[in-house]
Amino acid sequence: MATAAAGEELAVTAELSQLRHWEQEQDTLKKRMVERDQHNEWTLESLKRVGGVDISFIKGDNINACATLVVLSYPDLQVLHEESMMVQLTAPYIPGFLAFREVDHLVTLVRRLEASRPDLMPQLIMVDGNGKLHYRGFGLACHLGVLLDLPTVGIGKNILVVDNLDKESFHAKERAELQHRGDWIPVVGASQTVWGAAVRCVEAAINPVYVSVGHRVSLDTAIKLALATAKHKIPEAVRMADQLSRLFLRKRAGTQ
DNA sequence: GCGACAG
DNA sequence: ATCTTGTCGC
Repeated sequence: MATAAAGEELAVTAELSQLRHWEQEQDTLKKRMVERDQHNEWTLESLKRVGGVDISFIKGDNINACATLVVLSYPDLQVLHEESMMVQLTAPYIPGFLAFREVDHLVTLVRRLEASRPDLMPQLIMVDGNGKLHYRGFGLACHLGVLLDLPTVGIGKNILVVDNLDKESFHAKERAELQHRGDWIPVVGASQTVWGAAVRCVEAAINPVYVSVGHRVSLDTAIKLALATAKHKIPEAVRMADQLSRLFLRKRAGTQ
């Protein structure tokens, strides 16, 4: 009993020190994050390839998953390439620390593509998950962008409450102001910091998507990219990555 | 103690 | 994240 309690206490202490370590890692990498259009050889007029990444899971299995990178042509949004692989997720999902669960696998996918088909490398990657819209201003999209030193944009399906944002009044503001495709409102917290934007990408979807800066793009460019690549509620690169990773799991289930 | 909680 | 097809409407 006493030893079990002591073991429990040790485990809790270890978890807390892990989280502190991860926070330090985020703060360190954040210094390399660039929140504006910089060193990009493309503009919205000359952009050719947009990447999208996502990881899908097997029901009831929190470890085995499929990570997918898809490359779409721009502006016609055709699938140029798919890179999918089964991965094992070791770190648990902890809000605010999603990157430590997923980012290494996403980096691997991009490195693989870079090695096999450098001609198909995306000029920008859209991530299923937030960028700056994060408790410490450094979500998965920022993390991936900094590690790769590639432009990234974060796309969230749910608002993450940061900086004492009032969720209810924000949703009320969305309903009032996001009347049509292309409408957007900034996500501004109590400190007046702009963390991202709620963007209505298509007429058919009443609910917006939460766009935030990842790395080497401005919020303005990130919003324009989301709008320019959305055929549905979710911008196509992220939507395709999600769809193809799920398809990969279904095919695999049918085989094995 | 209560609420919040990307994927 | 995941459980899930068709259906109603523009």
